[in-house]
Amino acid sequence: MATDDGEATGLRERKKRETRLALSRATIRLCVERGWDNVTVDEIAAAADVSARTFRNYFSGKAEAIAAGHLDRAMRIADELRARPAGEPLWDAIVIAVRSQFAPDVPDGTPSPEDRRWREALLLVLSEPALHGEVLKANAAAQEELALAIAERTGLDASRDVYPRLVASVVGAASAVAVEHCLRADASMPLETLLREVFAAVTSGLPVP
Amino acid sequence: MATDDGEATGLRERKKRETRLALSRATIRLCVERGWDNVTVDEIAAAADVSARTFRNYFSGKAEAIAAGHLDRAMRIADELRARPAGEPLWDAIVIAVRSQFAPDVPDGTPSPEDRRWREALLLVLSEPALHGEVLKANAAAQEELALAIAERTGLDASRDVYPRLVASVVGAASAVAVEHCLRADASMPLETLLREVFAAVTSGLPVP
DNA sequence: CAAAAACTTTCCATTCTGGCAAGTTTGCAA
DNA sequence: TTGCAAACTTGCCAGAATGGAAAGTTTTTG
Repeated sequence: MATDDGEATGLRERKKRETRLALSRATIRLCVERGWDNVTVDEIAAAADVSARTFRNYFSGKAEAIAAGHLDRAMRIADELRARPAGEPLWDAIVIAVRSQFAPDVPDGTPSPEDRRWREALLLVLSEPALHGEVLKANAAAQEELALAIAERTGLDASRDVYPRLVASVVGAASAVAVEHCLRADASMPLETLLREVFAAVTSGLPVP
Repeated sequence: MATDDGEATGLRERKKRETRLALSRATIRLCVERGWDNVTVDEIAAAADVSARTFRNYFSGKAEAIAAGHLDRAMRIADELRARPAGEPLWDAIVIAVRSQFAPDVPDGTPSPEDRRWREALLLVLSEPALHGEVLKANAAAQEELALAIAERTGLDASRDVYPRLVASVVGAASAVAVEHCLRADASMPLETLLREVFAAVTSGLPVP
């Protein structure tokens, strides 16, 4: 009776997601405003109206809270790949799955507030080495998931064959390079285009230009 | 008169390197023996006969101390690439550079004690998520260096062109997959062979098998 | 509705972090 | 050789992080 779709299960689940989101956002906002090491866990917890202990029930630290959004996003790439039609060539499906999460098509030129926060968080990461490791860990986790999806699709055994993990890692590496290049450089090129370019290079064996 | 080669500069430098090595080794040994969270910085410092404060002058924490050896090794890949003859094709040079550090040719079947420690440390990392991030950071740092070396060799601008960073990232990703696969699996294949296989796949555009 | 399960909070003992200043060692040149 | 300066180590310490335990709340379930 209650469940309509696979999302909002119950009140409890919804509240947890909200708390998690509130904590993550508060962390990002405060760290952007005051700088990474001028923010304590207690302050973040206070800003989100929970106890400091609750913060630690959700995240292991500031870094994890900041990278949480990125982790979710990266994790969804595997879901997206699983949702692609079975007949579609693997690499086409992969490129579409990555773009769906990292360079979503916007109707008009409006980058959703969600996306703006993502950019904000990534810029914070680039400026703070202490955060780098956390994002790398998020990418690694997402790649693990992606490797499983690739294994399913190709009918390979993820624990025996290297191919799934190899492709997942390379996809993760290439995506990260494109995103970072886009954030660093003077945004001379839309992420959309850069992703296409990077994957074209990878699928053609990275020939020396 | 004193300096014979480019290594041992002075007494001071040598002592620092020794202290650093001693700390790193002590950390690995203790963590292997007692388990990651049954080891404190004070114990490590005591084991290396220095103060706890000195430990922190060298490393930001246990994780960094454990990953230090891996970082050095990965950093040397860029040096090795720079040392390859200029006429050699880029990918040949890269593969050789990687192998020189990750799968060194051993005269007889004797893996140097240095290599045994490397394996030991990596196994520790696989078993402890808290360490994963640190190794990923080490890889990222090494890739940055590798990207510069690739830029030099190809005559590209590392800050403008994506190619150097892209190749460095993919090389890092592929190497990591090979090494991990070798450590996880029942070592069904020597790292040597696995690296060759992985790079062959990458340079041919990762075709679906 | 009441028990059970899940989550939050308070309390607290350890450990981590990093700045500071005093004590040592090493490098260098007069 | 002597003495100074730079570099390194150490003890001290306060603020923050970490994570276990148990009591207090809220949601779920029978």
